[in-house]
Amino acid sequence: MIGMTEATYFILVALMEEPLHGYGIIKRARTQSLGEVDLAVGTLYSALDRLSEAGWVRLDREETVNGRPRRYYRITDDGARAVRAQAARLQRAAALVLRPSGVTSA
Amino acid sequence: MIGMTEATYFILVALMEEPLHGYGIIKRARTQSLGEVDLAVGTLYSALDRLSEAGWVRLDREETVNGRPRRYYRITDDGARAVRAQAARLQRAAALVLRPSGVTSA
DNA sequence: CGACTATATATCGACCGTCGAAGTATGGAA
DNA sequence: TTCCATACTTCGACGGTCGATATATAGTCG
Repeated sequence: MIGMTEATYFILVALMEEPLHGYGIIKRARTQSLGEVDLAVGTLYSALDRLSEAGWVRLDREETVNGRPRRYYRITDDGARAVRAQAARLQRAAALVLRPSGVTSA
Repeated sequence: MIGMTEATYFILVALMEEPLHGYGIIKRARTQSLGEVDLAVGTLYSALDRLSEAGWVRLDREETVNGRPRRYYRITDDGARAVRAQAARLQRAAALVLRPSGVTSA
């Protein structure tokens, strides 16, 4: 299986418009998926670590609000490329069912 | 995260045209995904067990070839419904990147 | 005023699904 | 005769998701 997980995909998609902090990513993913994707915090932060290591996301800036850190993440060019490639794969996968073309029963 | 895994999706898609046996599913998934999806045998058979239990797939018939069983699986109505719903989800997910509509930067 | 919810991050163990390998078996090609 | 394709079973390792727990503040509702 090539392709990234659904969680990874929605995290990257959430970051495409602008840099967001962790909780903001969770909310944006929820909205963009029409409520279908509800990222667990554990999933988010471990995914963010993996994505940072992979160079698909990087720390944009760090603010301090109420004495607590708020880390904003930004998608990188590599990340943007990866998410576009994944979107194309998803489209092709969906098309197999929604626009069947190679019908065998000639 | 709602949605099924990619492996599950491609197994169900492979079965949409006609019943297939395990190895046939692997080959069909490979072809339909243009070589991108290469199901591991371990993945396939455990997924088939799960899908049978869920009622999305059922044993169609069992042949004996060269003294070895060859089990053909058939997708059920529930399975077909599930795969159509998943295809719609994949399409929507892909559209977020390929046809962005809710652009914030007015 | 007290309970609850939303905002916000960190961490950890449990669990689920995927992967790859080993085992078993046959037929055909090199 | 060695190797590859076909074909199913099982099992351990690994990767990623989930939910809980901890911590902290501000706002809402009764």
